[in-house]
Amino acid sequence: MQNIKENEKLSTLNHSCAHLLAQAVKHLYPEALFWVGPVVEEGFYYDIDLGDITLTEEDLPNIEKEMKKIAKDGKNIIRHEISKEEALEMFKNDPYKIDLISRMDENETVISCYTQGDFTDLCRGPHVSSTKLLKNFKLLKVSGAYWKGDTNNKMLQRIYGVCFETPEELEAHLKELEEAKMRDHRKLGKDLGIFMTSDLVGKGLPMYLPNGYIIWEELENYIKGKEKKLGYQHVLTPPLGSIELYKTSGHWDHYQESMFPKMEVEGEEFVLRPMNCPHHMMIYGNSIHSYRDLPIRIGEIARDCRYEASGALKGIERGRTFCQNDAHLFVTKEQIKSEFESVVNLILEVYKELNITEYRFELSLRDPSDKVKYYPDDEMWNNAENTLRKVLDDIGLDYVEKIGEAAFYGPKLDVQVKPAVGNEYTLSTCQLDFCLPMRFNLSYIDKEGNKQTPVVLHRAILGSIDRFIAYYLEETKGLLPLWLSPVQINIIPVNNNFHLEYATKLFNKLKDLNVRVNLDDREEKVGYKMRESVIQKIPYAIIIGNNEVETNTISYRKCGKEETTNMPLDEFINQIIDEIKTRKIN
RNA sequence: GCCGACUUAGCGUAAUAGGUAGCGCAACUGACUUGUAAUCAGUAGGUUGGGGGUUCGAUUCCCUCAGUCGGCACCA
Repeated sequence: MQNIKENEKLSTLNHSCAHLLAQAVKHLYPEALFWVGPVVEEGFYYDIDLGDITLTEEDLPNIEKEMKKIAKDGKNIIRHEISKEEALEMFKNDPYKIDLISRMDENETVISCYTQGDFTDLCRGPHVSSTKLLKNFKLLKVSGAYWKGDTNNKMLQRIYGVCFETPEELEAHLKELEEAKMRDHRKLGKDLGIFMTSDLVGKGLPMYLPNGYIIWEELENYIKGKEKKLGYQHVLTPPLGSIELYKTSGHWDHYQESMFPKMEVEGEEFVLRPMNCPHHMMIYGNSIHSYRDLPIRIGEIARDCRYEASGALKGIERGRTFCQNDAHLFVTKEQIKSEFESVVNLILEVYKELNITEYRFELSLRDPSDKVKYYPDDEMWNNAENTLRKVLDDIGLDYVEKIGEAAFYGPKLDVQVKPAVGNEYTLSTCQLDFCLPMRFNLSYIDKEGNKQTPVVLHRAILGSIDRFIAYYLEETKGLLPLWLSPVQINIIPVNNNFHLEYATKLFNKLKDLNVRVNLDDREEKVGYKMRESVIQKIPYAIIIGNNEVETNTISYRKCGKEETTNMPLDEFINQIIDEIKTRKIN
């Protein structure tokens, strides 16, 4: 998808289109007051205060019409510069502009405005030279948006749109948006029988259907296999714990608003766990450890429950329960670097094997001025942050630093990806933690026989299995690699009277080899069965007819491909067994 | 949670200026015996998301609850 913001030409065009939008809105709704109208990745928007008037999607065509009218008139867009005082005078009746102007940098003595016809807006620019260049645009959606992004503030109305230089580009873009909707994991999840939700069970509580659980199991085996090779030990812990546990960890103080409320049983208080760290801390603390034993790596596919705002729920990408591919690595200070590096390498390895190519690293640091959220120990924080930075620089990874995004207990490295529809999110994470081991009084005995506090690395490679399935479905458009496909092979006999016996033999052979195979023996035409095979995204459709029976061969067509391949039966079986075993990607 | 829209059969949808609902696919039955994205015919399937109100009459209008979707805010 075209990133409008990063394209200088399109960025200017879209920003000018935002002004055009504002002008049209002003014509239609003279009371309108304007906040800001920036360019974003997907185009532009403008935040508007319309008082008691509420816009809906039905109003957009009308606004578009007015925009076209103004553009057709083709007024030049003229820049002029004024002093701060003049600006304050000019916009004295507009509280939003006054707010913007008065918060401007001291050094900014000159303020620029852009005028097109009867409309002037405060703006840094740049803009295109004339409104007549704004032809190929579309208003996409309208929604509420808190003023300055603060929930305590008034909600303004935000209109989104996008603008291109040619009608072809606009059309192509709109088509792309449509296609993205088609590979939304919520649609694929329904169409392919992966998961369901039920009003009666409750929102944000997805249930995996047989097809979905196959993908789940395969992914779980895959990542656990990798972890075992790296010396991880897997455990199983309960999805709730006493409130004291979370008071000890600090989560109760720092994370309470994201937890389900506490419940009381026999005078004791419990909470559904939002994460697994405290349980794993207890497991580490269950025995005495020597420096020789470290690192100790405790892993679990662990179920968590978080109270997510209802508006944040999104299929299996974000629910109120999910299973983390979690692990806690207990290490000495000296081992931080190598162990962190090992985690980063595991992430890179997994992404490579699964052919995930669109992602970026974010190093989330604390905001030193936020004394409430972050554990107050400057030395510890500086230490931790510098350690991570150094490892990343040594490995040579590209990353951006984010101030104020760290967990309350330490800095973290996140891997960010973009879904088909919606905002970027974190897929994998690795977090450094000097804090929890202290709070739980964890220790190991060093060479000199002294007690030391270990350092903990929290890490999740597949993030949550749920979110990972969502992401991977969208990445692959539902056409998963063979090893992950719920049904791997679909056998289609041409005529049940003559070919069913041979087809059944093949079916049983593959079944015995633990291949997930389907035999479509319905009395239907081949074309009909082929269509269903493709719609269900089964990787291999096998046609068995006279030709195959006579020569002891099979003919297959891969899902999404046109050509048919004929080969000896045994050779085919070897080929697909190998493809599954090596987890070949498409 | 906030702003807005939406909710009709398993799925995708149509309709009514208020007079209790059509269609396609899937399902079922029968015929066809099939060579790579839909064979033909028939049958059945709906308290139009739940509750309440206005009305002689509500799927349509109003209120309310629930869910879904688009954003905002929040976030693995």
